[in-house]
Amino acid sequence: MPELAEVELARRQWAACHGDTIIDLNVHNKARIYRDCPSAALGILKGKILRSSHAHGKRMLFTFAPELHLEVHLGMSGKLSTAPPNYPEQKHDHLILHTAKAALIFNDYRMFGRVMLHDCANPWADLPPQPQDSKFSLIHVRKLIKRHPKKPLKALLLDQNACPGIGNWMADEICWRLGIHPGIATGTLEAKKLRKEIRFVTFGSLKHVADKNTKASSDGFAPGSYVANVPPKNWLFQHRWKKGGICPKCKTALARDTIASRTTAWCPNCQF
DNA sequence: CATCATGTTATAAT
DNA sequence: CATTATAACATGAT
Repeated sequence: MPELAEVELARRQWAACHGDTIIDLNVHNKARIYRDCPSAALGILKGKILRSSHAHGKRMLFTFAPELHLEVHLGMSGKLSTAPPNYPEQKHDHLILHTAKAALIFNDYRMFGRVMLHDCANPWADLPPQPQDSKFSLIHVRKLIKRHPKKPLKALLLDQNACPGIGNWMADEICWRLGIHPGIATGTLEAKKLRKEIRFVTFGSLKHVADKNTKASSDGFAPGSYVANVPPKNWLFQHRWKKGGICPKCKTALARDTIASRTTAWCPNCQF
């Protein structure tokens, strides 16, 4: 379920243990999440300190040394959480890092997620700019439009090389705010408007979903207790999956169809 | 039992 | 070569 704001939230779960030593780890070595990385290699993390972490699009990077990083992608159903040290392993927990004060858990029942180890200084040196970065400039968006003229708008928004971190619900939200049908060819778009709404939804999603969401701890266990919020009622998000969902702007019944091979919701009155 | 799920990628087709 | 389209991946909820 993760798009950029949910990924940022997931990163913070584990980030609560920055500065702590990994004293042990559980690795479910046959799980598909290790397809890009021999699971035995993760043993190198034992005794290392989790120094810092970063997110880029839907990826997370947990740094243990200048040239040792664990990259995590949540796929469709991956989740990061923390629990007390005596946490009993649950079904579909594929990786658990133990510190003295917490267990850091990666659970993923569909196993579209993945982990990788990097032994270089900057494994993310060549990633494209994220919508929230200053490098996501008008010139950059013009280039994207020029490079993908025939691609449907929805497919461009879902392309992680073009719009890292945007997923199905954010893409629908952006099309809706643009007042443009998600199947329209990218080549017909105005770069300035497109960039504006991509950034509005990106910053809004970070603000509404990932801000002010620390769960009060009642049992004395604090690490990583973040809960996801949802965007406000005047966002399409609140209506797009509901049966009989309506456009929050004009109250027209929403349309739904498969576009760019994903289920897509839009307002037939506001978007064309 | 059939359908669908907030994702990516290898491979095919233009 | 560059861009675009689609099937496949694995499990659970409805």
